[in-house]
Amino acid sequence: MIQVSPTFSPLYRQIKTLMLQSLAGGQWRPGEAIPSESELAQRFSVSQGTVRKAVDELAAENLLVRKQGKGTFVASHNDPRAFFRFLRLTALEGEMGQSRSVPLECWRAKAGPEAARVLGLNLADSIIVVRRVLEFSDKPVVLDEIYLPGNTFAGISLDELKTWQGSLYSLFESQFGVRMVRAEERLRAVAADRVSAEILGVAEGAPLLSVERVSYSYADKPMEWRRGLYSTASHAYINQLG
Amino acid sequence: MIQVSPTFSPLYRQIKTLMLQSLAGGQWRPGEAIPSESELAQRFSVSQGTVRKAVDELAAENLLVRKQGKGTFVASHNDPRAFFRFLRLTALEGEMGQSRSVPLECWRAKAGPEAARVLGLNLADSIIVVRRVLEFSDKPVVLDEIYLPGNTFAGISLDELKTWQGSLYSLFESQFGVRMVRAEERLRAVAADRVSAEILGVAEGAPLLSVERVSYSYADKPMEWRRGLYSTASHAYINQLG
DNA sequence: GAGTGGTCTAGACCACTGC
DNA sequence: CAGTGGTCTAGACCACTCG
Repeated sequence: MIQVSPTFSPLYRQIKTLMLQSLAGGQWRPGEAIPSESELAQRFSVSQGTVRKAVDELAAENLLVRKQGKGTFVASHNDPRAFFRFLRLTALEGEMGQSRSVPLECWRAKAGPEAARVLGLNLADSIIVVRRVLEFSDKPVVLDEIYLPGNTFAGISLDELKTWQGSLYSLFESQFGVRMVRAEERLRAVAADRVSAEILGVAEGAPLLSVERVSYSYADKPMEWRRGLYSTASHAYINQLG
Repeated sequence: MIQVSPTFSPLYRQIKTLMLQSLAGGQWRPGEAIPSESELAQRFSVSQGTVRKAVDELAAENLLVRKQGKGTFVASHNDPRAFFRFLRLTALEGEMGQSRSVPLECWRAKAGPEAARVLGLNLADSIIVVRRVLEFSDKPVVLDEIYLPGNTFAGISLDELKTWQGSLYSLFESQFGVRMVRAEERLRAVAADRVSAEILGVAEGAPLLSVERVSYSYADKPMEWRRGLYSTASHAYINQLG
């Protein structure tokens, strides 16, 4: 009859929350192993099965990676298997070929109203803007414009971007301690403006795929706003619907 | 030293395979409850925990739906919660408004080389082609052209499509016993041709989002090939990256 | 109250890794 | 070999639904 404990939370979720705090707080760093299941069970005074269920969920969310016989590790964008975690691109015919990121510009600015809203900043706060091209087989395919909170990513420079070998997200993780956990994208079809058309090697007014992305760090904190223009003449954005 | 049993498969996966056969074979029908965990445990001579793990995976793949206190049910496109399972559309501003599917045409044809390849048919086999418009708030947003294997969907007609209240997938499930389980999409930006532009109410040559989708039934059998043209003037395709 | 799924425990054993 | 995650069991109890 009477509804009790509407805030009931099972033990394994409380354990999961504690583990999330260790991740967000930086006690467990990307690429490193976390304590073994039996040790965590002791530490939290629960059975191993309960810890296991918490780890199961964190692994399903790609925050942890289990490796039988070795241990459980904090997921990292440096892991080659996670290199293109957020890039859903395929070649219409043949292979993708070698990929290369070509940074074009990098400057500081005051947050505009849209960037401020999306990133949860004040209009007075500074942001970093990066423009870069993604090439496949030496042909430009994606033109990205990336907005980052200036405080967290202070000191980033065009030189550093040009020097870095690896994905932007692995740079964010290694150099600034920011690990992107998930992202939301909005896709639209737009007409190429003159500048973008030239950079991507298409005609002005040609249809381009516009991909707006907001990336979130551990505590669902938005840490990156990005707009990509994809030339889909010889590539396509792929998606799995489950 | 020596690698043994490369084909090792845990018990719960074998149980899962058996359950999948009951789903694909039609013994368990969409919307109905499957036997309780304890009964399945008895039937398969395993512990309840092992059945549970099999059900967990099937539920994670959206093939089953658990309802505490009531039972476990076969997922169905008739379930209102699954109505827009494969439609990733949102309004740029405000609400989506009322949706309506307007069938335009429906005819039989011989499978072209592309449809035959995608659907695993011979060139001699017949297919059904459906064209329809999706409207939101009485404005056309998506123009779909849908290709179905003629044998399975024999007898489908424009009248039936016009009469049906509900999603196409719920019609496929209810009238033809075909439940789509997952789908793969390829997105590109294209220029509107004259006919599509008129139907969608945009200028000829305007950028449209092209969404090609292959939908699969239980045994990973491709059962639908669909190409949608999305007008993204006031709507966007949304995607979650985990 | 009976039946369902959901949680938690304790213990045994298997599969894999690396020293 | 010891240590890790992975599987499986048996049993107890909790939360929820329905008649």
